[in-house]
Amino acid sequence: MITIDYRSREPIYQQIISRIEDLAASGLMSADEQLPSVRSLAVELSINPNTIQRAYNELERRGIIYSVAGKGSFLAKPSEAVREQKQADYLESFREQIRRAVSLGIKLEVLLGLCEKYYKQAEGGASK
Amino acid sequence: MITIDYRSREPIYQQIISRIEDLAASGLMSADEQLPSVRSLAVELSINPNTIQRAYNELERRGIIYSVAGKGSFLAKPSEAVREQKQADYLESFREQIRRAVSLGIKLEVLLGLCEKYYKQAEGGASK
DNA sequence: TTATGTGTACTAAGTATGTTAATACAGTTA
DNA sequence: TAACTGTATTAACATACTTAGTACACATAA
Repeated sequence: MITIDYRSREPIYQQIISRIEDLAASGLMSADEQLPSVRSLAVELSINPNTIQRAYNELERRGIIYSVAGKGSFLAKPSEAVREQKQADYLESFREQIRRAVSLGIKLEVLLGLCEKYYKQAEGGASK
Repeated sequence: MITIDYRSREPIYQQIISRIEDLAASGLMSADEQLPSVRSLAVELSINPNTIQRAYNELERRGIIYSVAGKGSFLAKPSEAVREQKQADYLESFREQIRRAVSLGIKLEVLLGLCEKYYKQAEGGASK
């Protein structure tokens, strides 16, 4: 359900946050659905439970999930505010991405074409 | 000529490597053109000369630049292979970027519009 | 009740990496 | 000679991530 790139420079706990945020934003998981427990996910990913808890902690702070002692952690109702914030963050990073394309000498037409192509591919493959 | 994001998680020396690689790949700098000296760039960016040297060192190892003791560091002849590899890497990451836009519910039209807008901004702002 | 699984909290240590600081030496050029 | 260049080395510092170990409270099922 959640995969990690151990060689990545991005910290494990950050990767977990991103994965679960994406799961929430994409609608692949529904509200109140239960997430893997701190300990079980730690075993599954072969990492320390503290690292998982750090991720879950931050996710709860952001309102992405909610946790109940003794029961488990669950997906919160998707918040429009959260989604908008993520969109805004995304668009900001997109600007940087385009800047790099320019300095690599990639033509605008190529970029637009791939944009459309990849978009439609992802649209077809993804979804609820 | 080279800008750094000090808040980024990406190490400074890595950012410098990327910037200069991009400059080389884009053709904004020509072969044998002189780069800022280790010390001057350190002053300009307000960082330690060792950090610059680390970047230049790696760039030389990759064949992007060459250095001559007493004279300075210069751009190597652009390798078509390097440029193509960088473009390919970029386009691969672009696909992932678009995939994320979809799962965030950003419309294709918005993406295309920003693509064009940011592209032209970067094109105007960039240059030697 | 007991056992087991859940979240939560805390402290300490280990590890890796990036960065700075301070020197020193050698080549180039005006 | 003086003022630039690149290169090299060692030590210390700073930060962040991760692990280890322990403890406690709550929930649920046997």
